[in-house]
Amino acid sequence: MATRRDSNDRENVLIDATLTCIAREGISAATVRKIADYAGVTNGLIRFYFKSKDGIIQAAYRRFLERLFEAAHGAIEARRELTPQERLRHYLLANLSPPIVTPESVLLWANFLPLAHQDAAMAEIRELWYERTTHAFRELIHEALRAQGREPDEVELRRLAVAVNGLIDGLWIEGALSAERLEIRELQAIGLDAASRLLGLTLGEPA
Amino acid sequence: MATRRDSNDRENVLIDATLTCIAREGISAATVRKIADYAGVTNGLIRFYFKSKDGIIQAAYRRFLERLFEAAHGAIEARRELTPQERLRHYLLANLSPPIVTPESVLLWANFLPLAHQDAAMAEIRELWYERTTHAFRELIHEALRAQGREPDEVELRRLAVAVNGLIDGLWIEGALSAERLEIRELQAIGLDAASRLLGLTLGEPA
DNA sequence: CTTGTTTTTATGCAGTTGCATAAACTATGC
DNA sequence: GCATAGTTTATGCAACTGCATAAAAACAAG
Repeated sequence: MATRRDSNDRENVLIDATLTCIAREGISAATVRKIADYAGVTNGLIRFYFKSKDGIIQAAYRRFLERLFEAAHGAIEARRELTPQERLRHYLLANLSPPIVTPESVLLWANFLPLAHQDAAMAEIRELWYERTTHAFRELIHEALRAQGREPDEVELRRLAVAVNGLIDGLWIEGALSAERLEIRELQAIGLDAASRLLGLTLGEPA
Repeated sequence: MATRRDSNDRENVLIDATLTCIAREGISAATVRKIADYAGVTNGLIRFYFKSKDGIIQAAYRRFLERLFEAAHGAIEARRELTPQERLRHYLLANLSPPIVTPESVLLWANFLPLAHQDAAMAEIRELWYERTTHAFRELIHEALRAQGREPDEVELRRLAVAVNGLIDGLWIEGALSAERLEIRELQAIGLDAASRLLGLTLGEPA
């Protein structure tokens, strides 16, 4: 029998087990019994900490998006000494590095996406983090351009943000799914160079 | 009782039912009984046309990738009158139009992706079409640059292909999942403009 | 140690799953 | 028309699903 633990800890273990299970075996295989196995616990325990299976899936989705977001923002937050251009550069690099660029993260994203399209609660979670991410991209690009004396109008800024966001997302997937064919360093070089051309900036090369 | 039909026709109906079912309700809900419902037949029939459930899922994956590929290539094949640059332009536009840019296609892609990562047979199917797609991108870019008197070395060409491929994939997902926020026409304008900047070409605007 | 509360397991249930089999039906050649 | 081969359905089964409940175990306070 699993030794008794702090509630919060148990909850985290169960959420992590859910994410591991989904990443490894897919959402179809993520049953309450299998999630409990991954956590080293019996299946009834999940219902003690979560209202239903949907509950733990939603919690796992929240945790997953939160981690993606923090992995990107950890690279620039509390670093006020960076120039706007450097901030953008660091942000792009973080989005083209592990733990964001890993098969696990792309697989989790792909597994959750259909749920977020059918289930209202999942859609709401998705919406929240989508807003935050696109807003962050927009602001970083805006500041970087402004620092160069360029003040893009709203339409132009929106277009640039969509293009750079799309580019990074596409490279993220490409890099994560074909790690053998594409080194992280080269992925970053391609991403920085492409973003530089799209924005008319010089973002340099990976360190 | 469903009236008797030509074998090939029945098979197509079952495959289409599978794709519709997965796109609408997700891979987890795609049981043999539900697929049979979508096709308007009883569940036993699936086992008559396919060895197992995996069999019909694989056939559906093949059909799906085949359609994506043909939707893109239909725009340029048997059109030898186009210049290399126009061919690239048409190819990019097709990749940023329905039926490629639709929620259904992105959802199908997301639902199949985890399977292609676990199951060897599914991985093989994915590999085949991945090769074809990336090769096509490479060739189109290569020809377009050559027509401008530029002969990129292998590394440069590879990098450009990865960047443009990533860009288009990212815009594909972005456009399909937020159709309310992003008109197809604007998506195409963003894509053509971004590809132009990445390649140093002038690909124009959507018609 | 005993009492009481919180956490964990054990067990069971109704519904669903993929798959197998035999029966019923439909078309076609003679 | 009628026998034969090719399709489709009907039915059943063992395994698994999410969820409910009660019993058991772990812990904290006295």
